[in-house]
Amino acid sequence: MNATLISEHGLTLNDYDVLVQLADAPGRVLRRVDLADRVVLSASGITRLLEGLERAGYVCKRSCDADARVTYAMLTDAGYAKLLEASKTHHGDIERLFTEHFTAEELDTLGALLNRLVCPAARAAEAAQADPAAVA
Amino acid sequence: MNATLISEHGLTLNDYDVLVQLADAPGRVLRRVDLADRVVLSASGITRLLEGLERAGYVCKRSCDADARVTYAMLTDAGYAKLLEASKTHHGDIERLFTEHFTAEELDTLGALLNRLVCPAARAAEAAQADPAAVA
DNA sequence: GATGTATACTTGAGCTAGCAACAATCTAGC
DNA sequence: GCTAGATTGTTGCTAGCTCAAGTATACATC
Repeated sequence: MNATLISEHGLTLNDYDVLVQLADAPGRVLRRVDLADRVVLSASGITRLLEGLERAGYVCKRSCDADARVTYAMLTDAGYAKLLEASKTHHGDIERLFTEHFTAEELDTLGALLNRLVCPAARAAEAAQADPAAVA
Repeated sequence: MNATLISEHGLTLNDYDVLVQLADAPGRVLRRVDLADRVVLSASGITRLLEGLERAGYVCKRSCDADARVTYAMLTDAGYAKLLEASKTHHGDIERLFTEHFTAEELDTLGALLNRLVCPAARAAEAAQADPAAVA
């Protein structure tokens, strides 16, 4: 997938992920720390990744009035357009990979199980969904 | 896990994986290409990874009489000992991660589903196991 | 047996990431 | 207000990986 994104859109999977996170964020703006957290990258990793996206014009910096330490990363219109363009390819890739190997039901199971590794609270949520009455 | 292995044994996860592959191989010997294939690394990646393991004395080179192009990577006794030592830590890590989040039954499900992504033939094998009579 | 192609491996260059160290700023407690 | 410690972000250094190119060898075909 990384290779596809690079060859067809000049974006790494991490670049793409950053664009997605920004597009989903209110005002298309996130603090660099939070962004690093969401794409599972170190602080320096984000600095350098954003360097590239800023050079390409997909993201720009915004300072924070309330806290002079923080710099926001903001998705530009060009960045949003790029994301839309790249997402077509990428969603196709994902769809193909998964529908090729799993039924819809299996995908649900797989999603629920794997989600626990990412978010420990997921297990309780699953249980609640399966049997709402069991939640105290 | 990578961090744990590095700090406690001075091995990366890839180093560890290479030792495991060699330990499992007949005669504890594998061609470099096959090794690269199994640990999902490029040819040059294996060359450089093995460089380190050879320097540490965990692996050594063996030439091939039948084909002068190939070089075998062979696990040394020191390498095997190192693997045993590191595996205790690593198995503990894995056990903890998974038993913490999944029941035995869930682990079976998860294993079967994920295996399909690695090995497309796995689906048929699953079906055969579930209903041996269905296999023509 | 000469030539062309495929395979095995190494080397050089470049990229991405992390860690450690650093500067700037904020916050809490006195 | 001042100090100590926490937080945010950048920069230098290094490790690990890939790609592209190069060498050596094997195999197939004429």
